[in-house]
Amino acid sequence: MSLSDLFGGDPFVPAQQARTEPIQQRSTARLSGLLDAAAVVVDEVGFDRITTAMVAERAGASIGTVYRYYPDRVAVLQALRERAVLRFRSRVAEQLKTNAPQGWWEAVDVAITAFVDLYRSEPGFRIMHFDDRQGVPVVVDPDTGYFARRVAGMLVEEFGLEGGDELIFRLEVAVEMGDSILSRAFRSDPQGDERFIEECRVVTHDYLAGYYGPSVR
Amino acid sequence: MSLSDLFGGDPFVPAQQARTEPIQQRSTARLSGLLDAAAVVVDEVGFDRITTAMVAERAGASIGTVYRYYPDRVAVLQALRERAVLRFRSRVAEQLKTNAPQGWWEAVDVAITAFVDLYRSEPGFRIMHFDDRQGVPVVVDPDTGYFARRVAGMLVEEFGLEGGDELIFRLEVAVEMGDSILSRAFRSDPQGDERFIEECRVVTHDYLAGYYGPSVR
DNA sequence: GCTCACCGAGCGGAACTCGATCATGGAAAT
DNA sequence: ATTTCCATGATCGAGTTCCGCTCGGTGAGC
Repeated sequence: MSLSDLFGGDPFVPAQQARTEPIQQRSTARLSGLLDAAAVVVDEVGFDRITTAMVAERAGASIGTVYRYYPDRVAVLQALRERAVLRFRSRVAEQLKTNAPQGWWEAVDVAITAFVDLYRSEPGFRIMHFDDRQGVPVVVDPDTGYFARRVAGMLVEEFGLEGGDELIFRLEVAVEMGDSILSRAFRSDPQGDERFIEECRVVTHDYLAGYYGPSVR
Repeated sequence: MSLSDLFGGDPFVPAQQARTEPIQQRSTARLSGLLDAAAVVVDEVGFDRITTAMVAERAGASIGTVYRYYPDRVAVLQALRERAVLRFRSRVAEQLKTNAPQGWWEAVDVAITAFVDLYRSEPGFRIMHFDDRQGVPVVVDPDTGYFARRVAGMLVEEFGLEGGDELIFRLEVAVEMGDSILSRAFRSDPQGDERFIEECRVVTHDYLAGYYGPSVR
């Protein structure tokens, strides 16, 4: 579901994550080490070819350790994706804090830029497009709630956009579009095809501007 | 790569398809039977959980038979996707022939409708979104060529749109967007959320109209 | 009757388990 | 305050199970 987790309609689920929560210090290090390893391996061999043994070896751990924290192979990938999502979110939040955007578009643009940057720099970031194939029963996280709702709230508060379900819907669509175009940009170019990236900005802007702001183009 | 095969930048590859071409009649039936079975199983358990044994059993065949025709598990999925793509194409071609569209938009609209219809009626049609995870070396099919090119040619010929790389690029982006929004429509609704489907039409139309035609809305 | 089609036991490897072993850090003893 | 101690967290890796895939033998088509 990729970016949808961030702004989209599906709730963000912290997931069953690990089998056992880490207690001692070294184990939290292990956990992130495992994900680091998984990220690198994903870049090397892809989602399908990745094996738990590879992850374990790359992390300097044994197979058993992997399974101590994750119930199965897919769970590792889900956790990796979750971490990527989290990192993206905090990157955006951070950017929004430092360069306070002057309008809703600058805020959206910041998100696009953050996504592109992470895609380029973060190993295994393309895990963002790891689609949850099996219909994992989705449970709403009452704390986080729909991220789209939060973003909508932010836009309403900060920039005086009209809120409501309509705005949330538009955001969902915009995210879906932006995600797909960016995805296309990186499909055959590790650095991301600038043409598509630019088009992503244009399309996203025009789509949202068409309803909620002046068409600047 | 989903719809991109149809209009997108990546060439359509007939693939190595089957190991052995069917000679006798019963074997062609077997082949399609295997794909039918795979389609159903995909709907039931998803891409990841599907096993060759499931496909064989569902098709009333033995494991060996599966491997007689397909080199591995992924090849079965690829073949299934290929068949879906083919069916989509012929459905569109057929529709274009019967209700001759009056303008470029009607032609595009036909494609969207065909996609939605197949998504609803054809088991396993969501295989269209089976992303080729491992970087399978893509070989250009000289006969088929880029489908985007062909569509572009069609639009140029039939409706007098200006061609060139620009048009192909626009089409790629449009397909990417449309695909993602339709995908969203069916994510949690087997019948497809009408709101997203309608928005797909609007967005696709506006995007293409913004460059190549009057904005009718 | 020659080839095509099919079968399914069997092989290899990857996913995953589990009991043995080591490390940690807080509490008790000094 | 320091040391000892030990309950429990953490790790390991051989072993089990399951699944992808092979291959030699049997049956069906033309």
